[in-house]
Amino acid sequence: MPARAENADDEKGQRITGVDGKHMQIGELAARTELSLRTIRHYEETGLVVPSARSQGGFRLYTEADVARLMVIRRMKPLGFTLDQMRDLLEATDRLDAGTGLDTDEHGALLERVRTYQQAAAEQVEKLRVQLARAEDFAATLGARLDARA
Amino acid sequence: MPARAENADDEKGQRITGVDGKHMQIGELAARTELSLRTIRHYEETGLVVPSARSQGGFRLYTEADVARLMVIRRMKPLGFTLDQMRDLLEATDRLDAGTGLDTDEHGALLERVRTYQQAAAEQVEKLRVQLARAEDFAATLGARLDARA
DNA sequence: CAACTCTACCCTTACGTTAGAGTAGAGATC
DNA sequence: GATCTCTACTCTAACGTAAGGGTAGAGTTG
Repeated sequence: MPARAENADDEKGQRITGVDGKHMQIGELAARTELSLRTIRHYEETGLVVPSARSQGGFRLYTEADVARLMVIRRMKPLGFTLDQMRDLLEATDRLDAGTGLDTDEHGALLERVRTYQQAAAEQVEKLRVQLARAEDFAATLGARLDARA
Repeated sequence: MPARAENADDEKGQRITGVDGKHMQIGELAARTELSLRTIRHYEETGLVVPSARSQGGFRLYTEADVARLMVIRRMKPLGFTLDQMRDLLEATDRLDAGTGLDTDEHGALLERVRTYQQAAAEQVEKLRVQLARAEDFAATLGARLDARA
């Protein structure tokens, strides 16, 4: 499960391109978020994180905001949402945060949408607790059986 | 995510076949383990849990031991092992438990194999802890942002 | 030129989801 | 009591999905 299989860098010469101080290429984004290039591109395919620009040559260019967004997604992942759901939720919170010019109806609908996800998240946290408990139990059992044989 | 989509029973007439008091069919096994029929059959495809018998008509017949084995697998699942790895591990522990007639070499090899899995399990437990923490964090953040808007 | 990135495409895991056909067992009929 | 039939249950086979992994061949950037 290598996080960066494509760019075969191993402590060797890295470019460390600041590019232009405002944008970074996919490699740097991957390094910062600890996600693979493939994952980042896949997120784009599903519309989850679209690069804020492209170079003339077609390279994806990202900003700090993109880094932040990916970090949010990373925290969401364990909750078991699908990428589509995450996109949906992020869109909702984005628009709530922007907050400019949305009538009361829409505002309410957005809030409701987020609330639903929040509840699902809470449930999923419970499931994770159960899983962790099971896993600990299993690991302990396995360890005990090994010790029993010295 | 219905656990039993195939047999369209909903509080209605269930067969409750004891069959012969020793074996049960796949439906009962699924109910007891809370796994889907598809999952159980899939486990068989990968050689993880093979029914101890078949009826003349070809129905899978399981024993209590099979129930136990599936429960073990259920506890293993959160550890993120592949089905192949689980088969491997189960095979190793089974042979250690049987314990009859295996030379010292093989015994040692088996122990080593199990130890490796045990270590992987411990690592995975740590990852689960991290994930749980992240998930909790995210859920809390989401909740806070909702509260902020009353 | 070296390091990096691009698109396109096939591979993988762990099942879900039909589809179509056969089976188990219990009651109804002869 | 043998056959019929009905329903609940099960079978195999095969395609579909999500979330990426990995590769190839070509182009880009510093």
